[in-house]
Amino acid sequence: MASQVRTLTGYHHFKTGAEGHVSADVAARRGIPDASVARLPGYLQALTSLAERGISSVSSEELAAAAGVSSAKLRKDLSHLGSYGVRGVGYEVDRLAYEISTALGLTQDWPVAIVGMGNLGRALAAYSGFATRGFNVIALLDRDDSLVGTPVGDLAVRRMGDLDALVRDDRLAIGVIATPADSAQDVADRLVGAGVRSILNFAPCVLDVPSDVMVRKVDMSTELQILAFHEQRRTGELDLTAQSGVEGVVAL
Amino acid sequence: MASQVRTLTGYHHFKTGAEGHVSADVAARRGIPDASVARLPGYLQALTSLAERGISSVSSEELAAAAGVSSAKLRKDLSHLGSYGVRGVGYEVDRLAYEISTALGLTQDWPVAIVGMGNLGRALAAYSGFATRGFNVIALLDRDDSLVGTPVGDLAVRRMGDLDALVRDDRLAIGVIATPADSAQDVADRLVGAGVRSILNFAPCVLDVPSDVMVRKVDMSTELQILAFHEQRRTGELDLTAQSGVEGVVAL
DNA sequence: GTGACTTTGTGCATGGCTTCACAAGTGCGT
DNA sequence: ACGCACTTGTGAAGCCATGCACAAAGTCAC
Repeated sequence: MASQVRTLTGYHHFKTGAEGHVSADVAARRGIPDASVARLPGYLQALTSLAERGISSVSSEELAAAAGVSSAKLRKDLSHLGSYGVRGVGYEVDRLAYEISTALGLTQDWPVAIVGMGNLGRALAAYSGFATRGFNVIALLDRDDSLVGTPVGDLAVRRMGDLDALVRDDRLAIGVIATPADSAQDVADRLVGAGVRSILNFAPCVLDVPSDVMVRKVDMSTELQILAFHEQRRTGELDLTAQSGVEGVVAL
Repeated sequence: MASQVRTLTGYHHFKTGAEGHVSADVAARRGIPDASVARLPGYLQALTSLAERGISSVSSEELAAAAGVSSAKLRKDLSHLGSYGVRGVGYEVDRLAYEISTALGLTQDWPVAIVGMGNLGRALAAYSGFATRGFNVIALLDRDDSLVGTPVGDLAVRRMGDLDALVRDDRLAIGVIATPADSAQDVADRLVGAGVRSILNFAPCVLDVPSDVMVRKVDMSTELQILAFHEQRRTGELDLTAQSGVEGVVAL
């Protein structure tokens, strides 16, 4: 397993770094393309689903089908993590799931805080899929002090001022913004000020943050609009072909 | 502009179709890259925000900043819609918003049904951002017949069997799946069977649908995992440099 | 042990998206 | 009327990602 690059030159601390206990993946992990990283969670989901069904081994073809990608893409993505498959056989489900989890940093539980206890915030707080693996909602916050103390699930709403303590004492690293758009920037500023550098933004607006802070946006309106585009293009084309059918005859 | 393939062979109803009165945009619209389409909603949001602040004209630089993209990208994206800017001046906010709305097919209101009235489904049903523009939630459905009739917002929960009628009578075109993962595929099958060809999937699973059905997936776990990757890479790098420094000394 | 078969990992070609850089076009001051 | 300052729209170049095709590497049957 760990018998790969056991060079005893003593000068390998550059690229490979400390491979003794950090394993060589860290070096490899540096260069995973964003597009691949974005697909890894999907593979992990598929693998978990397979494991639940008692399947212990998959080929790239099968796993790719389960994750909704091409097998070539899957193999190339996995090759960035290392060489965890067996030629002629496939991948061991548990092993691969573990490796992807490690690559994604899910071996530890990340503390998450949700800000904004409106409809969406409460739904997110109650969402079990959140706590699946790797994440732990440790705090629910709201700007409105009249909500403070209200129990939501098994947590009580806390005030925004608690952010600093959460980052300091509980190693809070990820903030979820579930507020209306007009207070999202303010919340983001407070998160960043407290030291949070990863933000998941559900508010339909662009956040202005320092370059070392990562923001990912989830917006149902955007998604619906993209669907609308294709839906409209489809019906537009139907009209078009109907018309051009006639025109085609005329043209002849 | 539209003088490209004016072959008079009479067989041009394939690609160019009828360009006479459907306006050249339709022809142009066919070729908007997916990446551009995915950004158009963001531009529209930024424009709406600007309009609310009473701003009537923007440069590509300003709008790009508001939407969080580069100005070159913005201009190239907009160029796919047509030429709606004025050189030396910029874009008229209202006009550009209208053109993007048209391109996205938001001049009409798309009927939407939400399936699954758990925490998430109820939150989505209540989410005002849904109804902003272009979309109209016309039905809430749940597989569980004991929920049928329950009022959620200003709609009552209906049964899955109503799907056919919704597609037939109300031109339902877009379905939102807010069920747990294990019933999502079943719901998708029923949506497709009823004639829905655009699906927004909030369940953490891959849906198997015919190729002419478009599915977009929204998954908070996935997004969190991507954030975790970068968060871990960040701290991992810090550890690594610290360690390799020490090991360097030891190795020597 | 050998050969047939299966599947991974990857170099290479291809296509699409992004960035650059600039000509073309517009308004404004003089 | 003319030049200057500014901004759009777009060819061209570069870059990243995807798909292809196959050598490498393993299993299995005998």
